[in-house]
Order: sequence, then structure tokens, then C-alpha cells
Amino acid sequence: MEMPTKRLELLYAAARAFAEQGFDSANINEIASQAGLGKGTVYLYFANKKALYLGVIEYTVTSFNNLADHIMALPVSNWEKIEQVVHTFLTLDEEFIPFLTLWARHQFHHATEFQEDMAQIFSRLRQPLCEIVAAGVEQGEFHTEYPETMGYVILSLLAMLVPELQVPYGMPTIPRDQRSTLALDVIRKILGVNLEP
Amino acid sequence: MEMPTKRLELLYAAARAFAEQGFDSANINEIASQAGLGKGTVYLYFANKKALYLGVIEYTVTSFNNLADHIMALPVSNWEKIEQVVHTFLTLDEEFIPFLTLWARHQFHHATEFQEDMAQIFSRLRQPLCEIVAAGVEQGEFHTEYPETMGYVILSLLAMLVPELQVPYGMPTIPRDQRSTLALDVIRKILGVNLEP
Amino acid sequence: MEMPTKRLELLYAAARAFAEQGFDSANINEIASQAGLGKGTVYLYFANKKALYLGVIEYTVTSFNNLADHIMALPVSNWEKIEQVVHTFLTLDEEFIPFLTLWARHQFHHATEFQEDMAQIFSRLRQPLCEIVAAGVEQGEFHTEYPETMGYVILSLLAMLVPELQVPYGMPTIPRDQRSTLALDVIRKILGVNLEP
Amino acid sequence: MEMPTKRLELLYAAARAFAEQGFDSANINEIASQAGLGKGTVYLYFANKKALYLGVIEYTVTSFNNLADHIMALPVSNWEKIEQVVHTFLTLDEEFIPFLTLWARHQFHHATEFQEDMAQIFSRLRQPLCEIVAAGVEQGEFHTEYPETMGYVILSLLAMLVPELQVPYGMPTIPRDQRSTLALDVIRKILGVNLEP
DNA sequence: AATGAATGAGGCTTCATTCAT
DNA sequence: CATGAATGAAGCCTCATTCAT
Repeated sequence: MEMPTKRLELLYAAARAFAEQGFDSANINEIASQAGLGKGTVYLYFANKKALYLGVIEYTVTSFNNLADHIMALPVSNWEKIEQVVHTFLTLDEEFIPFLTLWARHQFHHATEFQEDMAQIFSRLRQPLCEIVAAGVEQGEFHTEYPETMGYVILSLLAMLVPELQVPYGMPTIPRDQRSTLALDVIRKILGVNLEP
Repeated sequence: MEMPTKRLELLYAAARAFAEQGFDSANINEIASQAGLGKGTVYLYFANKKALYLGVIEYTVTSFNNLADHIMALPVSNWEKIEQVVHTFLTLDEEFIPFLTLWARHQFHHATEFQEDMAQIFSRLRQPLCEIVAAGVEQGEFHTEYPETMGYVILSLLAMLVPELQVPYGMPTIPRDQRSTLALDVIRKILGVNLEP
Repeated sequence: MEMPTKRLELLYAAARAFAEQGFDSANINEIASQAGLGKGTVYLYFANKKALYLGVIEYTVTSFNNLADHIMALPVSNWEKIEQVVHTFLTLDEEFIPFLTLWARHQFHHATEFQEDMAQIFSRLRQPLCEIVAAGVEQGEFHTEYPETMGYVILSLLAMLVPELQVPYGMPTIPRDQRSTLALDVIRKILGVNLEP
Repeated sequence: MEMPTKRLELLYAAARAFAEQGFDSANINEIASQAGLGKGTVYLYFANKKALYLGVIEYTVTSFNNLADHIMALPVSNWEKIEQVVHTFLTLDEEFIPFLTLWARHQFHHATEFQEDMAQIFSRLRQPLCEIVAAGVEQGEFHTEYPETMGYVILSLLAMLVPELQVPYGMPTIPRDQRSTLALDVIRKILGVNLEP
């Protein structure tokens, strides 16, 4: 799928603006400037502001799915896949953070924009953690009665630990190099994984 | 339920509107109507739209703190306090849900509105879970190296399970009567609480 | 005509507000407060804001006419009457200044408010200077081909010299005790009055 | 007369509206229409209503200064310069009248709008009459002890005689062709100029 | 493909006015 | 007579969107 550069630049500029200011406050003019384009040109790539927003979300879902596909295809144990997911999440490229911010805002349902369209787009979002936990439970590697729910719990945990993503008000900042350890420690407890004997 | 003052009716109508539509899309005119008032009357109680929004957040924080104060004052074990928090969270009055929605949107930092003012208001928000976990760890009741962080992790877990609060996209709906059990089960694991000796 | 105190206080408060801020910017609420009354009470004395404004102008015209009547009835020469007018103008009571301000604003036609009503009210305003000049010309005391117009020219001169009334931008402030002399000097020239021989 | 820029058309439309209705009552929407533009277009040229008003005043001051510069540069006697000023004032283009109206409203201090900004703008307004009178006095051509004040007195006289500018209430209308004569006659008396030797 | 001048719907906010007490 | 809570018309201003170039 060939993606013209300008369209991609627009998506990145839009993601930054939407993540920082929200849908309503974000300014089409400013987004265009940030993408090195004139205001009117935006409308050659996207029908309107809403379409631009949905375009950003689409791009986010596709990117996430690509990461998920890659990890799921690895010939390793479920636990090692989880380690991969954690590592991937906690070392995302900085310029991807705005997309991650928007994803979190919708994934955990706090955003109000276009909920109908969101439901449709998010239905295509792969949830590797859920898949891994389910597989692990089936293979006796993990132990939980609610594998899918635990997938989301872990996801939420990771979102709280992602660097650059704003952590909850009041939560102490975990040093970068301890995040992985902390996350895996909690996940191990949740999934009842035995440390090596 | 009888609503004592006009100001309070406004806060509830505003909370519903802001939770459903966000700050920008919410309409002062509509909020006033919902509160059974004329447009201009809103400005007798709040200087402007922003003040109304902050008023809603203030009310939320105060309400939460009252609940927290009550629970923290109970003469019971830390674990029982956690049970109280879980129960309180999962059985909040339906008309409080809009406030909860707004709280979640800011607590987990996904909202963009008035971040400076939010920081100030949220600095006054008590975090009973953090307090309880810290006390429990000190008294040997719980075991974790990151008591405060675990407080927030548990908080996030509860937010995901609150009925009527929109759960994460894709997460299966947990039956009402199993939510408490599920939450306490996970919390027990996270905090290393022994079931029965 | 018995004038209730409250009505008069309202007129003074209104004159101050209208003179300082103009008709549109003046605030009924504030005027009421200044008069020691509640907002709603204003409407017991005046039908609406416009009627209040016209009431102020009416009061101004009546006051001016009373002064004029007094001076015109004096058994003195025309020149001495002019001296009286000048003196009266330059020593008006401070609390009358707002009325004078409003008068000047309309007399010299720069104000936009209610021009139709103003024409009617101002048609009742006596112009003693015009009368005096006309009489003086007839009696050979003054010399000018445009007696009425000269009356207005002199009036304008006085308005520029009235203490507390804002003088034109840039015009140097004439010391209080020289104003009378200056005015009479110019008037003498305009009317061709011979100094005593 | 061809109007070069949109900005200029706006200034003229605004001047008409502000002169006729005052700052508060004038309607941005209507001004835009009068200038053949849409409401929003006004804001491409002026930041807000106040800026538009100040723009009009600025334009007035600049125009006046241009006229003054031209007259002051003429190689003629001071009296002839005064004749030029009188002639210029009394034959101003009709479409300049709104600007003149606004100028008079502020020059003679009856307007309430933006007095701080006005003081600044008016400080740049040249007063040719004051300059001419001062020069004439110095050169023995005129005789008065208050040259600067007399400049403003003459200015006020002219303002009262400008055609189309609303004259004072009650003042008889001087036929167009006699205004110049009348004005010069009074000025001559004020400045003690000898008719013919 | 690119632009940005022009537009006007929409929304917040003010404040004169009303009216029940 | 007096009040002030409540109202809603009116107007400024923003900004997504259009379209002629």
C-alpha cells in the first residue's frame, strides 16, 4: 500500500495536534502548517476534520496490528511473547507517542469523539495480550479464570507505564530501567507464573 | 432524589453533558435546559463555561474525598478497607457516573482540558488505595516493592470494572455479581495476600 | 413639582454613569447601586434605560433654563449679563458636571443617542447668549452680522473652558483664575465691544 | 471613486457606522455587508471591533496630518495659511465626513471610548492652526496672549461650520457660500488682524 | 496538486427587563 | 414601594470549509 509522503506527514501532524489539544481544539490550519502544507490542501487528502481524525486512528490500529502480527509469529513461548509485548510497548518510538495517546484515550473509553466509528475501527484491532494469555492458559503455562479480561488488565498496566504517555495524576514516576521489571513482576503474579525453580 | 439547590442541579446537568460530549462540544444552552433553567441563569452560578467545568471537577474530588475519609476512618484491617473501596467503587449511584467518567478521563491523563487547573484540583484528591497499600505493607499484611504504584494499578483495575462506566473496547462484560470477586482476586495476587493459612 | 429624593438620586447616578461610560456601556445595575436602590426599583421610576437617559437630559435642560431665566431677569446691561453667564458657566457645582458633559455631547451634536428625542428636548433649551447678543446688537452695544451664530460660538468657547469638563486633546490647561479673563477677552473681540475709553 | 483595498473599504464602512451609531451600537455584521464582505472577513483585517475602531481613528489622524503637512509647506503668509485651512475644512469630501465626525467627537473629548488609546493616537495629530497662530504672533502678524488656545478656539469654530457635520442644536444654518467669510471674519477679530492698512 | 482569501454557522456571554415575593 | 433571581435577545468572534486561481 503506497502511502504518499504528504498524507503521512499530515497524519503525524494531526496526531500530535489531536493528542495535545483534543479534536475540537485542534486547528486544521495549524495541522496543515505543521505538515508543511497549505490549509486548503488538507482537503485534498481528507474529506473533512472528522475524516482526518479517523484517518489517524486507522493508522494507529494498523500500526499496532503490524506490531502484533510480528510478535505473534515469533516461535517462542507465551511468556516470552509477553516479554516481547512489554518491551515493544515500553520502547515505542517517540514520534509514535501521539498515536499511542489517542489510542489510550479511546481504548479505555474516555474519549467522546465518534464512538460509533471508533467501535468499528477498534473491532479490527488485534489484542495480542488476550491471545497470548488465552493460549498460555490452554497450555497450562498461565493460570487465571478470566484470560481475556486479564489481557486488558495487563494492557492497562502497560499504558500506565509507557514513557512519555502521561501517567496518572499523583502516580510516582518509575525510572525507565525499572518499568519492564515492574510490569513483568505484576504480570507474573496476575497470571500465576512460577519463577524458575 | 431531591436536589437541593439550583447550583447542584447545574453541576449534575453539566457533568452529564461534559461526560457525554466533552468540554468543547457540550452546549451551555442545553446544560441550562437540562437543569430546568434559562441560558443566562448559568452565569449567576458560574462565571463562564470553564468555571462550570472546574466546578464539576471540584465537586467530584470533594465527593471522592468524602467517601475516602469515611472508609479510612473505619476500624478494620487494611484488607477489609480494600474490600470497602472495591464495594464502594462498584456500587456507585448511577447519577454519579458522569462525575466518575470525568474523573477517569483526567485521573488517567487522557483529557486535554485545563491541565494546570486540573493538577491543582487533583492534588487535593485523596488516594485511599495508596494509603491502604502502604499501611498494609508496613504492617506485613501486603507484599510489594511499589506500594504507591500498586495503588494506582488497582485503581485502574477498578475503573475498568465499574458498571456503567464504559469498559475498554473489546473487553468482555463481566457479570455484575462477579466483578467484586474478580477484582479482589487480582488485588490479592498483586499484593501477595494469602488466601487462608 | 414635587421631586422625590430617590428619583433625583437616580438622575444624578445615571448622569455620572452616562457621562463617564456612554449610554450603551452604562450599567443599570450599577446606577441603581450608586443611587442606593435595587436594580428592579429603577423601573418604578423610569420605564426603561432610554427613559432614564432622556430624564437626565430633561433635568439638564430644565436646570440650564432656570439659570438662564435668572440671569435674563437681572436689571443689568447686556455685557454684564454676558459676564454673569461666563461666571455661572465657569463656576458650576462639581456634581453638575456630568449633566454638563452630556449637554455638551448633544449640544454640539456628536452624540448618536435618540437624536429625534434630543431635538425635541433641546428645542426647549433657552439660549441666553443668543438672546443677549441679539439684544446687544439691537441696542448698539455689540457689533456683529451674525448675532445668533455668535451666541453659539461663544457657547462653544465656554464649553472648552469649563473646569472639569474635559478640554480638547492637546489644548493647554488654562489656570482657573485666568479662564474668565480669557473668555471675556475673546468675547469682547468677537462682539466688537470697546474697552472703556 | 475607486477604492483600492478591502481594508480601506472596511475603514470607510466602519467610519460611517461608528459615526452614525457609536461604537457599541454599530454592528460588525452590518459594517461587513456595507463593505461588500462577509462577517468573518472583517477579522482578516482587524483583530476585533476595537481594533477596527482604532484603525478608523488612525486613518483619520493620518489623513488630517497629510492635509496639514501640505498646507504648512506652502510658501505663503500665515494668514494665507489660515485661509487655506479654513477652505480645506469647509470643502472636505463628503465621504470623509464620517471620519470628521469621529474626530470631532474625540477631539473635543466627548466620546468615552478607549480614552487611553485615543490619547496616544491623538498625540500624533498635528495642529496646524496652533502652529500658524504661534508663528504669526512671533512675526507680529497676529496678536493674542494665548496663541495655542486660540488655535483650538478657531478649530472649534470651524468644526461648527463644516457642512454635513451636524451643527449645534438650534444654530441657524449658515449658507455654504458665507461660511468661509464668516469664519475668517471671526478669526481676524480673535487674532487682531488688521483688515486693510 | 496546492493555495489562502472569503465565508457564515454556531456558541459563549452580556445585560436590560420582568415578576413573584 | 422595593427587590433580585431569572430570562433570552442580541452580538462578537472562531474556525471548518469552499473555491477561484
